[in-house]
Amino acid sequence: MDIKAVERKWQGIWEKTKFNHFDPKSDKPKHYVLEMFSYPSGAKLHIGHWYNYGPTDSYARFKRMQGYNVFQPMGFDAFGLPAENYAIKTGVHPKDSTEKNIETMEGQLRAMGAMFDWSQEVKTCDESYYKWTQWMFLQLYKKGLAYRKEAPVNWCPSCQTVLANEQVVENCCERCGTPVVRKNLTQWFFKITEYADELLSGLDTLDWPEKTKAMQRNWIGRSTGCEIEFECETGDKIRVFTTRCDTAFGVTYVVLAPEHPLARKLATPEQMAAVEEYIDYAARASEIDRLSTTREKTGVFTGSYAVNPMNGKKVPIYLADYVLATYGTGAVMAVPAHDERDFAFATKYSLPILKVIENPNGETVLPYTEDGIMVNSLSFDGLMGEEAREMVSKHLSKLSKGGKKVNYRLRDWLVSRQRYWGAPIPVVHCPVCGAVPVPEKDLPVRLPYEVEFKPDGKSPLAKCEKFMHTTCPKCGGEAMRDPDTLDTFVCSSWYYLRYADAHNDRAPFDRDAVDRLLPVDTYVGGAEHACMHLLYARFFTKALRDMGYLDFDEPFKRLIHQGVILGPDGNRMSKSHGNVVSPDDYVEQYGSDAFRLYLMFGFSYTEGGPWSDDGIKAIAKFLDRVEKLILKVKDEQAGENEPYGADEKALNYARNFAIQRVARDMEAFSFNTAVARLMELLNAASKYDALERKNVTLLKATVKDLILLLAPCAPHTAEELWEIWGGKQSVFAQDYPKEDAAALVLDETEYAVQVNSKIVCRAMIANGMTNEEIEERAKSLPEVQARMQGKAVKKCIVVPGRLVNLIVG
RNA sequence: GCCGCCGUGGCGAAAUUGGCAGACGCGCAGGACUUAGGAUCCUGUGCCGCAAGGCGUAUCGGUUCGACCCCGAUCGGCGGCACCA
Repeated sequence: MDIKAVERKWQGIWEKTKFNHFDPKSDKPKHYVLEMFSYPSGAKLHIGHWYNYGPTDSYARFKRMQGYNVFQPMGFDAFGLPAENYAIKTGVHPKDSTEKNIETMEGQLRAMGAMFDWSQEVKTCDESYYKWTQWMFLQLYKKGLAYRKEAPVNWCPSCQTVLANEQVVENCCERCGTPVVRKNLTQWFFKITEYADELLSGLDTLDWPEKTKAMQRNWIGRSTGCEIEFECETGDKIRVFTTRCDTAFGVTYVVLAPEHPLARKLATPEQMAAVEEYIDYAARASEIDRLSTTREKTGVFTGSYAVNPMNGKKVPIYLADYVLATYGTGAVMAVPAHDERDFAFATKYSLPILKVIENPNGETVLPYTEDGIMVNSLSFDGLMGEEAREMVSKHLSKLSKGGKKVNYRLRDWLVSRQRYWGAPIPVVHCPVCGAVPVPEKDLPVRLPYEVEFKPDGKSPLAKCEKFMHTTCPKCGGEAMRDPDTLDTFVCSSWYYLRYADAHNDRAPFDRDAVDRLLPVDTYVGGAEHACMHLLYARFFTKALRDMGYLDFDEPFKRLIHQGVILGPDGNRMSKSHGNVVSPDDYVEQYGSDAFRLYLMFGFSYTEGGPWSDDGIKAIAKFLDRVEKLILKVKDEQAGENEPYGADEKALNYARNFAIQRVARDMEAFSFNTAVARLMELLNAASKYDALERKNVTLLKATVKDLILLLAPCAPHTAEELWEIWGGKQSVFAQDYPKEDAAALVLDETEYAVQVNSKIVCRAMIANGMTNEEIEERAKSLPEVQARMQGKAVKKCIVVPGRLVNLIVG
């Protein structure tokens, strides 16, 4: 078979017949298969793309043959830093390089032969798309879910932009690895924290990898505890958050984060200089050595005191950078006897350590951080654990000095970026009216082409006079545009909705179209998005639901992460490792079907592993053998009185077993075993074909099923073989074979026979025997008798269809 | 430090979730057809042993008639979080 010609032929036919288009009029049940869209980088498709898209396309084709109306769109996540950085280096405009890259990748994706519905293609950098990204921003703003505030933000000095929390990995920029610094800036945020609880509880309903759900739970970080209000001599109130309010009587000082609004206010004149110095030190320290986890604790006394509402005791107020400004209230009560960090700090600064919890099971070694019995706690003495905390928080509510409180680790999503290649934030800053959203009718706010994007810490758009100067939509006076662009994760938070109605120019999508297609039934992509894209997209869905644009709660019902194909040396493929393997040569030599099939067969799909091409030849050989068998069998004529004996039963069993297992394995994304079952079926059919006298009708039926089962995994080859076979229409218009349960019931089954749990032999046992009959049959076997030597059977365990175990003694 | 996952032949991997460990394939060995084979087709292939047999799912222990699977400890690898009060 001239595989390249066959690929071209069928890709042409699929194109011409609009075979890949979703049919909105079909009455078949829909199935939305979505692969995460790609970033149009300069390089060609790499093995990662192939590994994501190839096998998943086979899944989509499988669902289609099963009778689903499958929708499998494709598009490009086209805004983003690499194009801009490339422009800075080479002077090629991001729009030009991106459009060129998209064109190249479209060609390559088409050549893969996946059934992407290109009629609904989405490119996030197109005006027709980012217009609606901006519209999303405006809806969130209207709903109070987008707001601007000054806050300490993560700044990447290399990328010259702020980053969301999710984009900071070990205090470094996720993209370039540069340590991030903290800056106080006024930026736009999305109030994702408002959905923290639902984002958490919704996970329980999802068919997602447990690991990913665990990561999201972790990231959201729900923590239940108690807020306690400490009143200062100045009248200021310090609220602290604690999960251990049962230790409240052990508070010997209170600590504020250096960035806490009261930090300076509470400094007494004598301490002012030291406090200023410390605040300055903390700001610098956070830039220098945030990486050190064993960093020694530092702090400074403010000179002020606050009153513990539980016992009226006055305790000193400190500043220390082991308290984070961004979590809880930015202030904690310090209980050095029962907290490691407070213990270290108190020891260093010679602060008192007061034991208020007793170990119920032995000696209480400080710091003792487990649950225990309250002591030195007035009327609360003797209480323990959850009950103790309940009583203390109730008491605080009664005093109006605090009470139960839930906190989250999740922060609001910072969406402003000081970069050029993104969707402009649709806001105008008016000296009179303040921040004013651009009216929807004026969208899109167009990204200007002529812009100087050399990074200097300011948004490139800020330097574009033509863009910046505008009039206030409210008062008509002179005003300036927001110079920032939106985080590209905003674009990718709703693309799966746009696919449903990609050409709509009146709305981001039509409600009916979305209702018809969503939620996504099967979503496949890399695990690296667990806490970014996948969390943001869920947030968008819930927010849009609450604004009345949708009525489902979760965008992605089922999620699969493909594994990572590593370089042959076991490291992640990268230019710097010099271990990048390109799919192109393999595709050229063996064809796209063989390459895809090898990816499916050679790896456990969700595991991935180091690349090796051992075995790719075996796949080519397998496809060859299939072809040979078909060519040989197709013209064979059925004779009269065709035999139907043991050989035929065996073949029919193999055929139906394959049908059953391939379907099961495809559904489970267990592609390697599905392909193994196809190989077994081929082996069985070939073996049967070699017989002298055969049942041609049965053989032909088996070979036909083999083509159909193979079709999703090797689409071009299967179409061609189907045509050679004499099949009508596309092979994908055929029904997926359904197994005949009767053929899977054998007359007898091989049992493992055990005596005292040790296998002594195997025996064919007729189906339908009772356990007693099986026991008798086992006892009669010579191997068994040799081991029993007249001893009695104390117990007999029969596992139907598997084994019989005689316990003797 | 905390959370999660993983550890199976020479190699990639399977195992209906407590029931014959190693399916399928690579590799290797032997054979057939061949002037030739790096094509194709048979046969064999977990380890030790000539064999009978014994040993085998990181290690040690436990539960069970029976454990790759469940429980406890240890070692090794990977991923996430990391002063979150």
